[in-house]
Amino acid sequence: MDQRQALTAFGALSQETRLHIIRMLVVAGPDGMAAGAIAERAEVSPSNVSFHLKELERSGLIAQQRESRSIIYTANYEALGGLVRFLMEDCCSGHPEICAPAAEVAACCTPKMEEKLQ
Amino acid sequence: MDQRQALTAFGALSQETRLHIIRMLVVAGPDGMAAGAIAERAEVSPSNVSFHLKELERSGLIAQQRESRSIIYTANYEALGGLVRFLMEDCCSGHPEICAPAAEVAACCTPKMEEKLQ
DNA sequence: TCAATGCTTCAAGGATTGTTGAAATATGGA
DNA sequence: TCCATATTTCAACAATCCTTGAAGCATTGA
Repeated sequence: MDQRQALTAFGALSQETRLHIIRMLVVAGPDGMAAGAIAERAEVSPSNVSFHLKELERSGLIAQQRESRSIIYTANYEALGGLVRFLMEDCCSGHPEICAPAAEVAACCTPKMEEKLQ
Repeated sequence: MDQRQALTAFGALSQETRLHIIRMLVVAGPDGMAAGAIAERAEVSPSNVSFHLKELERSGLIAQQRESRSIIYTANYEALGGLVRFLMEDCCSGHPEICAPAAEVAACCTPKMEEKLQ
């Protein structure tokens, strides 16, 4: 993840509807969600959700694939991980004060680390 | 860090000049930098840097304090750490695929963790 | 082939954000 | 007090972003 990607990714996440969509897609996992289902759950119009989905796709944070009549969107975990990494490493220069809280979260959700930290 | 703060923080980081400023202030550390020095290093006009500094302050990512004729800006490490945490925990639901790369970075910059991971 | 479904694209307008240079404010020193 | 320095504020304008509804495209089933 280079700076240009990070800038557009931050821009993508700076909008309420889009942040909501990302959260839903992360939770939905690899199966993703159809555009219509996203619109319904986010309570926005089809054309509006389409606008935001395009923006999120342009930023690389999500991907789409057609499945019959539906278009399924999925979160790009790699890109999200890359953004976290950019924020910690490139933007924040790996400062311990900034990264320490991240370490706690990481420990809680990556099984191997949790073991080592016991 | 709640969602509202995170949204404005992402917005603050989605602009090239502001991202540049944050990086400089993180590196500068607790001493911070005067507005004029920031403008010079970022190669933007005083009034433009002032506009962006105000935006960054509004987002809580930096703080200001007057020092004689200068106004010194410093990075708010706590807010930056909070943002990393928000991105991993709230936005990404602590998904291991997303948080794993963050764990590596965290391990490199927090001495205690590095020990445990050897 | 026709109609229905699911979604996107487009154009228009409003809202927000970014840039610029001039004017205003605050501080410190002669 | 007067001037220089450091920075902000303001107004105007340009650029970008968001929302809306109508029209268009792709896919499926009758």
